[in-house]
Amino acid sequence: MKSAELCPRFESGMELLSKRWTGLIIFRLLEGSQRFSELESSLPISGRLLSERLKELEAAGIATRTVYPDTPVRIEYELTEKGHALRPVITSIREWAEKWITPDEPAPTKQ
Amino acid sequence: MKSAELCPRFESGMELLSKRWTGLIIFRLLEGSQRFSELESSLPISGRLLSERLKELEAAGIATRTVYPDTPVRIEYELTEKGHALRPVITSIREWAEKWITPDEPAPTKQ
DNA sequence: TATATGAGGTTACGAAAAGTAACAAGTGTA
DNA sequence: TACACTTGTTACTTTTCGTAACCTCATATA
Repeated sequence: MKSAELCPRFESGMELLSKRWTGLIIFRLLEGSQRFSELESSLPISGRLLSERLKELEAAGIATRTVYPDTPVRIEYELTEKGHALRPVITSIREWAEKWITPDEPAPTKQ
Repeated sequence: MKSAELCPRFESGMELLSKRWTGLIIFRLLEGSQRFSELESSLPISGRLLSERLKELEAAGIATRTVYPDTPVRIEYELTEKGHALRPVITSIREWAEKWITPDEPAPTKQ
């Protein structure tokens, strides 16, 4: 397994987006800020992984975490400018999927 | 973990693209048909996974596998129309990465 | 005949990541 | 005190990944 160079930035970006769930979380956050529980209930992802992914997105500068000391505490996740810049990516995936994925297509990668 | 509906086609497409290496393989194939060994040596992926991913791409109708009975045998992988339709996706990821990933950024998801 | 070489994989197995469920911290309410 | 609500975390099982060794088929060489 060699590490030949394509564009290292592209590779880095692709690695980010190609982690499971990351794309769907960003899709949700593009609709506006979301609470932890909103994301958890609107995506087929467990709390453990959601927590992990949100930390990664924060670390990558794509999302922010804001604590509102209501009762009970309310925490909102929101995209940064870098995160919002991913809208064209998500849009192009959605357009491709709408054209090329048939509605009854079986899950693509299970065998 | 509930499976709430966003667009099931988007979800399906995202699942495909968010498998590790799939994006980079498609990136390579967008440059033209490639042999197994070319892909293997130009990407940091092992033969085992490359074989697995190529089968998945074939099953999803994104790539084709053609055998040329030279000696030794030569096998070329090539994108289908559905595969070529992913060019805007790859392009938008590359554009985002070029603008927002700093060259010295550490690998995004390792902790 | 025996063996070597090259392409394109497959198998076996340990390591890492994902999935599941139960539990914990902080705060306020009955 | 007991309970509830949100946002996580811990412990444990299952699936996927990474590495290296091996296999198949066809020709080439000793």
